[in-house]
Amino acid sequence: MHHWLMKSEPDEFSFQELERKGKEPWTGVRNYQARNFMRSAKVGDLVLFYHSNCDEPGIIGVAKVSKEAFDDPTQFEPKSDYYDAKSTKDNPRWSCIEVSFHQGFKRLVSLPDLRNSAALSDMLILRPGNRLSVTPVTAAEFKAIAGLGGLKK
DNA sequence: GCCAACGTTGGC
DNA sequence: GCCAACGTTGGC
Repeated sequence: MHHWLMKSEPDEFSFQELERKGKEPWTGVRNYQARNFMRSAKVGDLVLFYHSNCDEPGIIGVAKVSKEAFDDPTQFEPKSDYYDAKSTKDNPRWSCIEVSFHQGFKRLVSLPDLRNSAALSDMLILRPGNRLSVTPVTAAEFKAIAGLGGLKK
């Protein structure tokens, strides 16, 4: 089992919205590295949900992979922001996964919290200039972050 | 709104 | 295949 971290701008799609809807297809990823990470995700993998580009950036809870990679339908929709004219149904470029709500944290694990934790010093998300919206997280990192956030039960 | 750090594109 | 120009991300 792998662990992941996925970023979302709460103005676009928040963790609260995921809780309300229950599940969501993670479409619109247009970065090859992030795509490849999604392609290696398995059903049941846990996902740290990170709110970016907002007042308080940080990890707000945990989602779960509920469908493995499939063709991202938005790449074929000319009206979509994520339309890719170079992608064909015979040879699609972009994949997405479906994620489901799992559990919220008792408290936000903020970006400063992450930076202050010695156990998290190697996290990809903390590296300068890292803009990947999907990154792998080690089991130890996941455990440390869940400890800081405190899972609701 | 600024800007650093990237990824992508396209001319050559 | 190089690399300059451009676009995007995301913290501050």
